[in-house]
Amino acid sequence: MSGPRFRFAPSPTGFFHVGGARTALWNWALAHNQGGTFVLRIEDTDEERNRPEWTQGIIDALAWIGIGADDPRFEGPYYQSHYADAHVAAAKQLFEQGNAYYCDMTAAEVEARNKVEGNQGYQGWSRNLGLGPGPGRVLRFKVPAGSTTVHDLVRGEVVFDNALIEDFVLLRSSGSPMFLLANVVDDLQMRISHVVRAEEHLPNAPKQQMIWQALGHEPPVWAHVPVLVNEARKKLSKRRDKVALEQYRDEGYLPDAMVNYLMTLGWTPKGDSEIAPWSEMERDFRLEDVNHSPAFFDLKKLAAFNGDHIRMLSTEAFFEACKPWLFGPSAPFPRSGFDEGMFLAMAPHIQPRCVTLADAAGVVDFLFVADPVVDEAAWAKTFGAAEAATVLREATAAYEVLPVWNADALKATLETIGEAHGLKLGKAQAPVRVAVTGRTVGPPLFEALEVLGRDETLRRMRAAEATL
RNA sequence: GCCCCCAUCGUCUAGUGGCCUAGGACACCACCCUUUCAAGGUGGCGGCACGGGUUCGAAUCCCGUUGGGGGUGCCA
Repeated sequence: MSGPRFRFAPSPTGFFHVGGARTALWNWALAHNQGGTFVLRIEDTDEERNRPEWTQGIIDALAWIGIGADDPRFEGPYYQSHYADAHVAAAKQLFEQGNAYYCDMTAAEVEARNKVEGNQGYQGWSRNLGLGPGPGRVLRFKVPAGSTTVHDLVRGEVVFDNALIEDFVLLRSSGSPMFLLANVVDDLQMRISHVVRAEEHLPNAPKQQMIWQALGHEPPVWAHVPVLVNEARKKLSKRRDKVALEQYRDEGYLPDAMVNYLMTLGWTPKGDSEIAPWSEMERDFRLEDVNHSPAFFDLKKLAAFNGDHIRMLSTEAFFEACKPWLFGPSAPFPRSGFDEGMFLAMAPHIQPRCVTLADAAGVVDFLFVADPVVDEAAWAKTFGAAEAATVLREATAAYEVLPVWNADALKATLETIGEAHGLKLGKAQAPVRVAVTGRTVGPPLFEALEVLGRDETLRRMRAAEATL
C-alpha cells in the first residue's frame, strides 16, 4: 500500500492510556483519510519496566476502539526488541562516520562533575578522547554546532539551539540501544513518513532529527499534539488518574462514545454537533485543525457522550451491548430469571436512563428477580401516606378483573382510583410501584406491569398488602 | 535554574482583521413536558489573562508581562 505512513509506538508498561488512545485514533484517521498506512510498533526495549502481558492489553484495547489487523491500512504489530541488531548497526555507522563517540563516564561521575563545575547535563567531556567501544562505555551522539529547526504540523517551526542539547546516549554501557536511536532506526526501516505523537516528545524531535540526517535521510513530517491533563491541569498519570481504557470498557462505556469523546479533545468534528459518527470524523480530521493547548479529560462530559450514544443504539444493539452486565457476575438476577422478550420490550424505556451499559441491569432487575428487593426507606415513606394502603388494595381488586392487561388500561384504572381519593396519578402510582418494584424510582410503571404480566403483578401487590 | 510549548465561558471548543452585542456542547440553575426517575424542550448563568503597539477597524497580527504546561535519564 502506498501513501503516507503513520505509526503508533506504545511501550508495554501498563494499562492502555486514554491519551495514547487519542494519539492512536488521530493517526488512524490520518492513515485513512490520506490513503496511507498505520503501523503499530510495540516499543519493548525498557528492560526495567516492560511486561509481555501488557502487549496483548494494548492490542486488545486498540481493537476495542476499532483499530486492528482486520483493516487493510493496519500494519504490524512490530516489536522493537526484534530489531536490536539494526539499532546497533546504525550506532556503529554513526560511530564510524564520526557522528558519535564512546564515553567511559558513569551517570554518577557525570553528576558529580557537574556538581563541582556548576553545570547541567553532559558536557561532552569524552568527545575528543578517541575512545573505542569497551565495557562500561556508552556511545554518545556528537551534537553538531548550530541550530535545529523542527517543522511541526501543529507547532509550526520550532528552533532549538544545538549548544543547549547535550551529547545524548545512543547505546547503553550494556550495549543495548536507547529510545532515541531505536525509535529513529525503526521509523527509517518502516519507512515512516509522519510522526504524530504527544507533545512531551517535542524536546526529542531535534535530537531524533539529527539522527535521521546523520543516517543520511530527510526527517519525517513531525506533529506534536497537546497532552491530556487532569483537573489540576497536570499530564494524566497512571498513578494518580483513571487513565486505563480497559477500565472504561469494563465499566460500560461504549467504544463509539469513547472514540467520539477522545476525538473531540483538541479537535472538533465539522457540522453542528460534536456527537459524530466515526466515518465522518475519520474523513474530516486534520492536524492543521488541532488545538494547541492541553485538554482536560472530563469524566462528566464522557458520561454525557456515553448516554447520547447509548440512546442512539437500536434495541437489538443495546441488548447485545448490555449482555456482559446482564449475564456476568455483577448481574442482580439469576440468568434463569432473565427473559429476553421482556428486556427487549422495556429497552426503549431503559436506554434513556443509562449513563453506562452497567446501569441497564439495575433499571429492570425487578422484572427478573423472584421477589423485588425492597428499599425500606422508600417503603416507609410511601406507605406512610394516608391513602396508600387503600389505593393499593383497590388497585389490586381492579386489576384482578381488568378485561385487557395493557399499559393504557392499567393506567386508566389507577387514574380513576386516584381521583376517587383526590390523588393525582403521580401520587396514586407510588404504592403500586413500591409494591411491585420495591422502589420509588424506575422505568414507566404501567409499561413495566404490562410486561411483568397479570399473575406476577397481582402476586406482588397481594404480598405487599399482606405486610401492611 | 535552563530549553521549549501554550493562553476564548468552570470544562471541551467555534472563531484565521469587519459577519462578534464572541457561537455551540458538558456542567450548573429555572421553567415546560410528565406516571416516579430519566430523556426531551425552552430560557438563564458564564469567557477573549494583562499591558503596549500595528490598523479606519483586533479575540484574531506584533512585542512585553503574567499565568499554565512539557522537557531537562545509561525511561519511553
